[in-house]
Amino acid sequence: MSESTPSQSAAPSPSQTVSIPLNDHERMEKIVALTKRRGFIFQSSELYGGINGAWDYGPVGTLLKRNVKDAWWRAMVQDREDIVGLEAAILMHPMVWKASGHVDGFSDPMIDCRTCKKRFRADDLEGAVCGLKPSKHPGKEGRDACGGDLTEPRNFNLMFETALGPLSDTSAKCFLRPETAQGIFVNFANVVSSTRVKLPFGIAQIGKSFRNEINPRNFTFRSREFEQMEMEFFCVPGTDDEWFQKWVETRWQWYLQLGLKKDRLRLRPHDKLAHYSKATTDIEYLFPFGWGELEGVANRTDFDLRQHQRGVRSLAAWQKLENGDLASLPLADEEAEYHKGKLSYFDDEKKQRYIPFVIEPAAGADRATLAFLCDAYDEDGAPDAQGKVETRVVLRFHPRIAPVKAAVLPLLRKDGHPERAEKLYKDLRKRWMVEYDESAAIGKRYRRQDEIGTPLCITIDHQTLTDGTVTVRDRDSMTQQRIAEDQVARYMHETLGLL
RNA sequence: GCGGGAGUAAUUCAGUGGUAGAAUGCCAGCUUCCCAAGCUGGACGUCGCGGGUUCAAGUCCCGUCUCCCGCUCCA
Repeated sequence: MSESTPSQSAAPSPSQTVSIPLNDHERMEKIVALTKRRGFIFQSSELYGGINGAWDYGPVGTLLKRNVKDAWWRAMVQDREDIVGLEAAILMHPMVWKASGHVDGFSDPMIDCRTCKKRFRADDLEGAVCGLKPSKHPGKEGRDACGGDLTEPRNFNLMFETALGPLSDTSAKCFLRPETAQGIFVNFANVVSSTRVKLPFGIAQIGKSFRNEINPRNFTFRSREFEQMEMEFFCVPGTDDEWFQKWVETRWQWYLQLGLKKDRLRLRPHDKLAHYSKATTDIEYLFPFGWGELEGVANRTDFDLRQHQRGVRSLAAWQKLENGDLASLPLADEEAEYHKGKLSYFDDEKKQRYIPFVIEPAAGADRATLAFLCDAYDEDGAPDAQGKVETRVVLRFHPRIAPVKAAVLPLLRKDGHPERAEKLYKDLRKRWMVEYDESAAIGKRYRRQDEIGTPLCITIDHQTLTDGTVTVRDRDSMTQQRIAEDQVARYMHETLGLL
């Protein structure tokens, strides 16, 4: 890199910038407004008044989310030799969800009380306690009834149903996947037989999932359509505890390395475990609206692979199912020799066949993207041309996830600056997402780039035309330095760590 | 699903039942040798949507949708 003397411009020094504290609610509203104003996130179908629990990513948000997913893929697949990728279909055989437990687990009818505002399971109304009168049972009639006004039982089925094929028919009912994980489990045998993977190894997948959330809330945090980054790590039974700890640590580090503030991250081990899980630890981020789960790391044991062996044995019964009611279908018992079944693994070293255990780090792509946005949002004071301190909005993204890596700006819109700048821009954009902007004053263009978190601004001025140097302005400190134009790519590579 | 608040330009917000407004942003041009400068011009609204009351509704009433907050829910 060519060293250069810092420019003697009017650029403020870092010590002049002071962060301005915001209360959480105000902060979240500003983030939501910024993401719309600058093209990160729009509400789905906004033109038609919006649709609950779905969001669209605009031009800048698409770049951000893509960078988040790329960073995950790079860390989980490209940089490792023990994990391979997969892209399973969203539509799967209905029996997948019977075997996984989703059909049964998601069909609990619920009853709300309009009087005491509590919610009860319909099948446990007798044992339930009224929210206002703890000695009484919810309801208007019967023994010890509290007199409350109850709603009819409602099914809270979290899976979206759809029909396979254009003709409506109960046997063609299928679901939009509520998690990508099952696509991995049902392809376990395919991956083992088509690649040279050996235990322990993982299968990673990024893709959309759908859940009929009862109450979408908190911007994109809880949506009905969302994207997951999931990996199922298959290991030898008995080594699962160790791998579980390793994955909690590995995934924790991933968020830190991409710049999330450590004091806004925490691990939360679960006390109450799901039926499939031996241990679960969530990685949570302190959003302006409170702590929220970014990722859950679970020890799923051998539950899923064993369940799918039972599922496959239940196919004949499914075909005879007349009402299409999967919940009423009993899943076939396990074979006595289940460990030698279809989804078992033959260990060449041990000369043994067994069902692997599975550690699952399951992250939300939209949640991670939102966390990076919230974490990056900052306001500081920057002096304007007259020296008066104005509020500056800046997204301090890690360069790896910043939507735009650099902006190329001609200082003036004449004297050959634009032509020279455009040449550099066209060169850089072959390698990175780079923007060109010649409109308005230079200060305004810097602030525009600050608002979408562009780490560097490269400015072409008169000196460029005489000695071939440009100024590089740093987003966070707003300081500038001069480097040779032909060293810009190298500079970006070295200072941003971009490849 | 319950309760509360809100919905007017891209954003933040004014708007007394009587012609739809401001600031910022955006676009074009001029100017400008580095931090939202200045000047000139411009585009942008079925006032979330649908009913009702009224001579007349952004404003009052009802319904609905969406967002935010608190509950609830989150195998």
